[in-house]
Amino acid sequence: MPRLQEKRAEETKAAIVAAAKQLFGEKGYEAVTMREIAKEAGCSHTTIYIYFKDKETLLHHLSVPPLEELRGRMETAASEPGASAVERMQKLSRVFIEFCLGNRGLYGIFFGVNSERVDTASPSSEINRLRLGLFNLLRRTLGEALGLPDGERLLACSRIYFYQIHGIAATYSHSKESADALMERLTPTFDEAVAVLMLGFNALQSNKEVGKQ
Amino acid sequence: MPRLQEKRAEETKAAIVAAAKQLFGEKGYEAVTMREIAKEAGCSHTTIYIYFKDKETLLHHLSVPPLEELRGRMETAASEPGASAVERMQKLSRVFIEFCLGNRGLYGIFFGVNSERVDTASPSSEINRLRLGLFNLLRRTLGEALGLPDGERLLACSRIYFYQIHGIAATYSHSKESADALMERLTPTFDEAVAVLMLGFNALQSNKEVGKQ
Amino acid sequence: MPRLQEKRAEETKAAIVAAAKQLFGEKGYEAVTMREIAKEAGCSHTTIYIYFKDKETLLHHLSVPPLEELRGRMETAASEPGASAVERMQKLSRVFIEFCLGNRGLYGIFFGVNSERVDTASPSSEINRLRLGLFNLLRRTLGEALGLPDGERLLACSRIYFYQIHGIAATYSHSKESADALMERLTPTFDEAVAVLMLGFNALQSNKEVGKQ
Amino acid sequence: MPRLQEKRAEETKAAIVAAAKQLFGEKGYEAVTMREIAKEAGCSHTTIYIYFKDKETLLHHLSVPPLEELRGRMETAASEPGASAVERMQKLSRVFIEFCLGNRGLYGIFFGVNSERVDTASPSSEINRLRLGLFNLLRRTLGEALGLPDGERLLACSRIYFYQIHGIAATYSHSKESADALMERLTPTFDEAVAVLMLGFNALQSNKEVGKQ
DNA sequence: GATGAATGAGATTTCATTCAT
DNA sequence: CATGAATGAAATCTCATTCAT
Repeated sequence: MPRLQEKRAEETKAAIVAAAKQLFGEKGYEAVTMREIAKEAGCSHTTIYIYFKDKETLLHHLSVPPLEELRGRMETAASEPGASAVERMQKLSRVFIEFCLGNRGLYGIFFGVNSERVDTASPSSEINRLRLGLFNLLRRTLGEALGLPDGERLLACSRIYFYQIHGIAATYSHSKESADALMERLTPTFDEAVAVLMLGFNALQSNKEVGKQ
Repeated sequence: MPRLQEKRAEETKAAIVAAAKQLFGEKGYEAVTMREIAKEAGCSHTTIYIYFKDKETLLHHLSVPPLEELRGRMETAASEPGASAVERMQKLSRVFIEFCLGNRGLYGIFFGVNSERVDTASPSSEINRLRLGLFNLLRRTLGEALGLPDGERLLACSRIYFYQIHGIAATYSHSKESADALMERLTPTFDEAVAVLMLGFNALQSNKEVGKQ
Repeated sequence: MPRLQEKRAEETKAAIVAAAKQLFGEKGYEAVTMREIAKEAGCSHTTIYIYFKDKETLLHHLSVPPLEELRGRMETAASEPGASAVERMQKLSRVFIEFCLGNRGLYGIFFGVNSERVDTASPSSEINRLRLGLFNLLRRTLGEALGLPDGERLLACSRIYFYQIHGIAATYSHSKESADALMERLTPTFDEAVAVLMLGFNALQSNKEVGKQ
Repeated sequence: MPRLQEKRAEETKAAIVAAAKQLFGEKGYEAVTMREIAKEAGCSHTTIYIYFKDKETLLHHLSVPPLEELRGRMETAASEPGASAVERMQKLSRVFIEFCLGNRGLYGIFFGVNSERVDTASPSSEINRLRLGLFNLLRRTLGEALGLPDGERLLACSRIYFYQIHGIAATYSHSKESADALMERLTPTFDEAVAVLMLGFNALQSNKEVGKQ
């Protein structure tokens, strides 16, 4: 019955991942040492190397599941039935923001705000693939919401939209308030931000069409 | 003649600050070593400790002048005569963004995107005062541009506006492209972002007024 | 049926020895890890410790059979019928050199070129006995070839002869070329080296005899 | 007066080099740690990194002066006036052997008996240049001694000659006896080895010439 | 005022080896 | 018999910082 050992191993690995996630999130990738992670995970620092080739690999293994979960939740939000375009975008944004605030420091790593070393070492790894996937989902959804076809126009709008939610996340990513507290306090503002953008996009559209005539 | 020495000292200090500013900006706070700064400044690394207690203190002394310069430039942009509301906001934003992209690594430190260590050490120091000043300037200018009085309404709009420009800065703050290249390539998008927001703010306003009637 | 287990055990042990031999030979003692050996042997690294107290013990158990095989081959070469004295010595040398080049890293260990740690641990163990045996075989053969009785004279000649072949082995023991390639390329030189020595020994002999007269 | 500091620095550097030379010689490159060297040199291990980029650089800086000294001594021996060909070669060999025995472990590193890592990392560094220079000196001297022109013939003889002295060095390179003791005890044998080779080379030459006729 | 010398603390990573199953 | 899990010791190297001049 090797099951018992297997279970122990998975527990240890999970403990390491959990510890690393928490610490990276709290203090940032570079500021956390392998020994700290090990102590938090309740094992020797060498044990980490059984499960992860090195610190960076640990970070990557750590990043993928949350990002995939985020994508799942964003897809759900994007395809919510019986919701207006604005509502869908608001839901999508809330999901994204909540995720970022719930993962704080990690967020900075995921979205390249931090740590050039990480980006340098894995220019086109799975994380980048996931990032791109999120952006595309966002663009697609926005295109539907605005009735815009793929193209430069939509790309520009998507960027602007992304700046907005990225800015929100960045703004609070180092706040001491909990994700929940922040969401409770600021969700109206976030929703309004989305509403403003959508109104602005539409208005711009109308202006241009008027200009054409 | 202590004047001569004083002058030399002042020069050395300035050289250190300049070197540190450049290097922190280029590579980020953690990635720069005291020896690098000293080499760039043309002095011994021990000399730095004559003027600054430690690396962190150096960083803080370093942050204030650029932020004050930024405020100056933003004030100029905000009070540009013969410019429409949107144009003024666009100019303001360009100034802010260009500053952030021109100072990269530093930007992250100024605006708390990075390195909680720094924040921890100076919870509400002069930097925070400056940050707040910038935000107020922005709010005032936006209030004038939108014809809105101080209050919750304007605060919310200001936040949304800040998210946007902060998001822009954050998005490109780790790009390999130079500030100039980025500005050249993306200024239209940035301007459009501002335009969209202004249109959105106004549209929202109209909606609400309509609702009131 | 403990036989079956015994056999399996024997096989595992043999696999370990074979793997260690190959890897030590290829990369040198220090550069090989227990895990590498285990992987090559197709077992867990802990299994090695069932059969061998530690890495060093493994090395020692490993050294004996090849050395005995070498002695066998050298004895065969030494007693080859219908060969001239020089030819016998050349064959003997080729056998020795080929063995050394075919075992590279191991050779250094066998003949104390490397790693005093090993020597320290077993100052006059079985390996030394074997080494001495080889040298005696060599001396005996050389004595016959030169028509010299045991004694200082023969001892000196044997040493000189040993230096030569040891020098050959040492020279190429870290070359990147394969044993086969080296043998093919350099056998003429090696043979000539032996021929030169034999000529020299004989000439020296003649000189001395002339001197005596 | 920075002279005092400068002197201290050179003393420290010299102490490091001396300690490293001794320890590398005694235990081999890989087996010696930077901390050991530092302790022996009477400084902190970080101090070493002030003077040498890394362990390998330390080794190289360490290797060059002895090798150059060796070349000098060999050149002197090679051009000794009023000495027969054999005597010159014997002197040359004694110089080489004495150097090797006096530098033991280091010898293995210089002549590639040890540590593939070292060779790999600096395939054509200054050390290799020096090695080649020694071999050429040896070949030239041997050519003069044998009256042989440059060419395959001389190259083969040089190789054989090199094997011999390399073999001598290798044989005793891990002996516990001091260089002096070994030289005293074995110089006659070493000289005889050279004499035998020279006799052999000449005899071979005669044989071939006879064969040609 | 300024500097070169020197250091201690600490980071990542590797490896031989033991323990529980 | 055999193994996966886990560890302690140790190695190289970096860096901010202090001390003596």
